[in-house]
Order: sequence, then C-alpha cells, then structure tokens
Amino acid sequence: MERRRADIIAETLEERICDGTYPDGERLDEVRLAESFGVSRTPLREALQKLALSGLVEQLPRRGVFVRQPGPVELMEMFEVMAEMEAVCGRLAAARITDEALAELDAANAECRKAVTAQDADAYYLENERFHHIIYRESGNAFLAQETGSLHRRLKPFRRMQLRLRGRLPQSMSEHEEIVAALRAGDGAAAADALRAHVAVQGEKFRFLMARLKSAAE
Amino acid sequence: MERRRADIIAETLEERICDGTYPDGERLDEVRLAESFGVSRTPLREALQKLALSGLVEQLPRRGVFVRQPGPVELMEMFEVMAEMEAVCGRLAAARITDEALAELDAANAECRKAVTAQDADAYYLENERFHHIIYRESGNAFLAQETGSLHRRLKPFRRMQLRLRGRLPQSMSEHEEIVAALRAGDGAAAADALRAHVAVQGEKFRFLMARLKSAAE
DNA sequence: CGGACATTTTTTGTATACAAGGAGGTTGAC
DNA sequence: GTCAACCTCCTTGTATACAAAAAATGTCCG
Repeated sequence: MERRRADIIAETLEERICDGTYPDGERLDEVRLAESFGVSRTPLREALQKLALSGLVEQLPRRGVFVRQPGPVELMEMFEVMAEMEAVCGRLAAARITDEALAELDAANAECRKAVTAQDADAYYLENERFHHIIYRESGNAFLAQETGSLHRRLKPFRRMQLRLRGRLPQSMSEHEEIVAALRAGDGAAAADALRAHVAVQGEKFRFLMARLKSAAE
Repeated sequence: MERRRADIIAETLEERICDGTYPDGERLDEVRLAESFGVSRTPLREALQKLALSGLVEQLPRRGVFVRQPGPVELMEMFEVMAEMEAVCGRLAAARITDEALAELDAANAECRKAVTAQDADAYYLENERFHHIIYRESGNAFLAQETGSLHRRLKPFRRMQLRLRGRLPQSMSEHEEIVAALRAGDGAAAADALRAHVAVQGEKFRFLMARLKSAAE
C-alpha cells in the first residue's frame, strides 16, 4: 500500500503531539509546518484535518488548529472507557478464543516476565501491547478490535508512563496471568473483571502521577 | 460556529451514502461531484477524506474513493459493540443519573407511547433517539457519551429500519420502561442487561430483515 | 486471433495563486 | 487616558494550474 505524503505528515505530527513536542494549546501554523516538511499547504492541511477528526487537535474555523491535549478529567474518562472496552473484548474472547491464541498470550507473557526481571519498562510495554492486541483480536469482533485498538493507541503514552512506577511491573504481570487463566477457563465474567481492573488501575496510577507532577510544579 | 463548505458537503454526502443514493462500491468522482456542488476539488477532497476516516468510504491511494457499505457481518459486529456500549452507559448512569434526567426519560417515553398508539415509526424513532442520548449523557462520562453517540449515528438507518417490523414498537416501548425502572432503582447491572438486550434485539431484527430482503431478491 | 507493450487519456496528488475573514495596531474622539 | 472605529496585515479557505501515476486504448508481433 503506497502512502500519501499527507498520511506520513499526519503520523509524524501525531507522534510529536503525543510525545509533548507541541504543548497543549499551541497553534500549528500551516505555512511554517509546510515549509519544515518541504511540502505545500495542501497535504499539510489534509494531515491537520485528519488529526482534528481523531481528536488530537481542535480546528476553529478561520482561526487555525490548536493542539488539544486531553485534560485530567478527559483522560480519566478515556481510561474508564478503555477499561470497559477491554472488559468486553475479554468477555467475548473467553467464549471464542482459540488454543493457538492462548499459546500466543503465554508467549507474550513469557517475554513480559523477562522484561520484568530485566526491569525494562519499554520492553515490557512492547510485549504488553502485543498481549492486549491478541485479546482484542480474539474477541471475534473485528469492529470491536478496531475501535479498541484505536483507543489503545491514543492512550499509549499515558499507559506507558505509569509502568515506571515502582512495583507496577510485577503487579501488572500477575494481572496478566490472572487474565489468561480466566480466558483459558472460558470464564467470560472473570476475564472481563480482570481486564477492567487491569486497565482501571492504570488510570489510577496515572492520576497519581499527574497529581505528583502538578504538586511538584508548585 | 461558522462552517466550511467542506463540512457541509461531507454531511450531504454522508446522508446520501446512508440513504443508499450511492450504492456500495460506487466510485465517487471528485470532479463530477465538485461540479454538482458548484465548488472546486479542494473542499470536496477534504469532505471525502472526512468520510474515509469515519469509515463510510474507502480511499485507495491513486485510485479513488469508493463507498463502502458495511456488510451483514460488519453490521452485526457494530450492533454487538453498540449493545455493549449502551450497557456500559446504563451501568454508569444508574449510579450517576439525576432526578431531572429521570423525568426527561419519562417525558421521552411518554412521547414514544403516543407514537406507538399512532403507529408512527418515524416519530417513535425521534423520541427513541432522545431517550438513548439522555442515557449516554447521564453516564457522567463525556467521552463515552461522545463515542456512543457517534456509533449510534452510524447505525441510525439500520436501527430505524427494524422499527417497522410488526409488533416491534410496543416491544421496544416496554423495554424502555424496564430500562428506566432499573435506572430509577439505581440497579446498574439490571440497567446494563436491559440496554444490552434492547440493542441486541435490534441487531437480531435487522438481520432478519436482511435475510428476508436477500431471499426476496433471489 | 490473442497477448503484450507503448501511447494516450483520465484521474489523483501536489503546488501555487487568489479571496475572504479575523487579529492587532493605530488613530481619533470623548 | 481610555475606548472605539478603521485600517492593515496575516491566516485560513477556495480555486486553479501542474505533475505523476494508473487506467484505457490502440498497435504490433507472435
């Protein structure tokens, strides 16, 4: 699949917004960005509109586009929805998952365990992501998997951050094992609860981090 | 809020796709459409990209955009997700709903009842929509309400269709009352179950309609 | 007569040019 | 001195022009 420049630009800008290169409220100037990318305004505008639709920037007509980092409230809301969607994925997957997928989950968890002993949060996140995406897929509902993955992607930087909290890695690890156990047992309710809690606690941890950052700034 | 032509065009095209003016697989010609709207290709392309991101059309690079009606499988998947999301809204709303909102739900249901006796499926759908959106809002999670509303919008034509089935109106009506009762009682699990079933049955009815349409075509 | 290659034509993607609306500054009046 | 109106400049939205890629057509060879 060949790609347009506009798509590549959108991806780059998305990364920059997520990693904080552009702070909240910053106006993204079409001409300056176009110059910096070495393209005209046309593909750049397309990229900005794409970002606007995915909610990363706000587009005020005749005013410009502004990066719109989700505030603490919105982030908590998003984590709540994420938890519920993963729970649904888990409940459906418990009834539909294949043995092969269970083996994949075990494999991902094994890699996770390695990362835990190595205290490598980045490596952990990578395998953790694989773990979750397998569950999305095994929900047997491609649309659900798509939507859940999309939200996962949007929360990625925030999910990632809380993994650096002391003791979070082993805790997350044991939650993973509980999830797999429920899936293997075909217990939809248990899988849903385990996944909901697993994601919800991420929201909690993240909120804690936010609060600490804020107080540190004062 | 002033609006761009591109947005108006996107809305118009969205309607046309939903109501079947453009059949599945049809290529949307940029120049022809631009002429018909009396604009240049620029705003029209922006509109098409917007539609592509919301999933109503598929955009093959260097090939063009094609309307992509969801197939039966995808529709069932979407209904399944819709049911789950409404269930979540209901569960949260049961704990967070205000007395005013409960009164609003009663009012919407009263209008629904009128529509049932009048056998007016269109009027019913209108109030039905209000009913559901109140629950989305009362979930107390603006992000969830947004996402749920967005999916509702996408399924609108299909949700609407099944209301014309014989006996569906009174059945839907009684489901509504069960939902309100659960919400009033603050019973989150009951509200979730009632809403999930209410939406899931819509998917079932719709599938039935699809099957009948298909067999009639043979 | 069929298939493959070259050419033409159509269509998308990008660049540039133009128009229109808003932000900010300046000037004038009170 | 302050507020308001006007004017200017800048930015966005739209139109047109150009380039590149894919589809269509025709031609040549087997």
